[in-house]
Amino acid sequence: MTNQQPSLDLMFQALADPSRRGIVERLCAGPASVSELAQPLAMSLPSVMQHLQLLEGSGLIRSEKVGRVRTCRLEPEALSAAETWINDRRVLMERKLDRLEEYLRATAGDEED
Amino acid sequence: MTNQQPSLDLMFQALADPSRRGIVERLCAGPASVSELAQPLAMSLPSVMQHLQLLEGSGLIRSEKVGRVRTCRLEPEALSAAETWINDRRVLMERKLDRLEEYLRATAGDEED
DNA sequence: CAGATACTTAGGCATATGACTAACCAACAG
DNA sequence: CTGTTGGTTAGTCATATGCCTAAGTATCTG
Repeated sequence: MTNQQPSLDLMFQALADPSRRGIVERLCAGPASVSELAQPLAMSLPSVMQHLQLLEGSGLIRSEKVGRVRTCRLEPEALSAAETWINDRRVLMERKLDRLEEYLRATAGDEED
Repeated sequence: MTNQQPSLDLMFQALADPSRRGIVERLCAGPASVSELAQPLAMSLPSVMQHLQLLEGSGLIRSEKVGRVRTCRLEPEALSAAETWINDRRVLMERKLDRLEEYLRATAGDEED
C-alpha cells in the first residue's frame, strides 16, 4: 500500500492555521507564486515561507521553482486523507446514534438489561 | 466571502494531535469517563484533562459531571464543520482540475512541449 | 469518620510554533 | 556590470503546547 500518509498530524496541524487555510483556499483558484500568496497575508515573506514549508511538509501542497519564481499548487489527493478520517468518524458516530435511538425505542416502556 | 469560522482553528488544532484523535475515536464507541479515556494513553491524568479541555473548547466533545465522574461524549455536529470546509476545498480543486483537463484537451495539438 | 476513587488545580519545564529583521543568493532587466 | 526582483537562510524572540509532579477537592465505600 502506498503510505501516502505523512501523517494526519501534519495535515490537521497545517489546516489549523487561518493563514495556511487562506493559502489553501487561494490555491484552489490555481497555482500561485510565493509572493502572490504572500500579498494578502500582511506578513513578512519569510513567515509565509514557513507556512508554505509546513503545508508542503504536510503533503497538502507541492511547489516547483522555475527561474527565480517558485510556483505552488495544491496536491488534490492529500486533503482526502483528512476528509476520510473525519468521514469515518462521522459514520461511526451516526451508526452509534442510530443504535442509541434503536435502543431507546426498544426499551421505551420496558426496561431490561 | 465571509470566512469567519474561529472554530475551524480550534477544530483542526484539536484533531492535529494523535492522543486527541485517539480520544475522539474511542468516543465514537460511546461516552466514556475521564479515566476510561486516560487508560490507553500512557499519560498522566492532568495531561489527559488538558486534551479533553482542548477538545471541549473546540466543540468536538461535550462533558458532564455526575457525582465525581465526568462523562465525555462526542458532539456529532461539530465534525461536520471541518468536513464541510475540506469538502468544499476538494470540490473547488476538482472543478479546477476539470477545467485544466478541458483546457489541455482544447490545446492538445496546438502547442506541444 | 477514614480511606479510596475520580478528578482538578497549580506550577514547572522542554520543545514547538509563528512572527520578525537582516543579510544573502540567484535570476532577469537595462 | 549594476540594480532590482523573488526567494531563501540565519538568528532572535515571545508565546503556545504538551508533558510532568505534587497537592488539592469532592464523592463514594465501608
